[in-house]
Amino acid sequence: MKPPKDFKPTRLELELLEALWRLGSGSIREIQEALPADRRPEYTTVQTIIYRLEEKGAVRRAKKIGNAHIFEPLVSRQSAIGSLIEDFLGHFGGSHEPLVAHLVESGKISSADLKQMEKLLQERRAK
Amino acid sequence: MKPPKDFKPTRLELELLEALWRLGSGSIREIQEALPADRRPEYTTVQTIIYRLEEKGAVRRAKKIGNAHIFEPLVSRQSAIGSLIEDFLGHFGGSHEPLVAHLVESGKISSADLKQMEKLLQERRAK
DNA sequence: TGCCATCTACTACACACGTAGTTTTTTCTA
DNA sequence: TAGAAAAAACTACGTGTGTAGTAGATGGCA
Repeated sequence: MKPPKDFKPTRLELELLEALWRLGSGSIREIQEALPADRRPEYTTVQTIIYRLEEKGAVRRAKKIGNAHIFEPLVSRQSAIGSLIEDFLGHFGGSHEPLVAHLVESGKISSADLKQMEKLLQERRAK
Repeated sequence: MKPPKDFKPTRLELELLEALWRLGSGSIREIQEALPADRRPEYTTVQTIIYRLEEKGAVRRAKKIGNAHIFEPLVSRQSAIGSLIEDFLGHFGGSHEPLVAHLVESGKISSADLKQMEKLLQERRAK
């Protein structure tokens, strides 16, 4: 499977990828154990999802240690999360307006956040 | 079915609800025809989804005109979209940081937007 | 008043996802 | 070197979602 440019992980896929991004690379067992204890699926569940991620081109078998395959991500956190956000924005016709409106309305965004964003924006512009 | 406090529509459900919110209320046929022509499902597909929305307590039959049921929404756009956003934020442990970072990084948010948000924030604080 | 259009109610089905069990292979160790 | 431990590979299955077909009821009009 070829690496998709805009891979959009599902909930569980994202959790496993998060673990894998943290680890850099790892076996099924290592990935499973890197998950937060309160929602850690069975070994074979992790295995199934990793296999599916492989099918989808989001991870690959980097090497083999003992009899265990070591997997590594083929998509970056940046890009995966970006895809998720883009897709989510699609719900609103690609407009970010309802989203930011909600963030402000619900008090999720503070004045300090806005300052920070302004700064990011300046940096970006400077590039 | 009781009206759920945090109803989280799926993609298609959201599209139908958008139509229904625009209409205020309407029959299956009216809802179907209110959809953008380029992705307008068959009559019975719309019907199925509306029935499911009814099951979920998101719409109800308001009255009957001729032999057609007239449906009306039981959830507001505000609340439904709010739920979606909250759920989405859950992907990142409830933090909005990756989200706003992406919005800024990808150039989705301009300086003018920030000004606007600042204003919203002031208004909100004033209340 | 009978027929045709329309609508309702019900059924169907494929696919994705979350979840995990079973069987087979491999490797380590006593 | 044989058995145990671990992993791989494969299979399974319930649920939600998108998609739509079909059969039966209803109501307006000729």
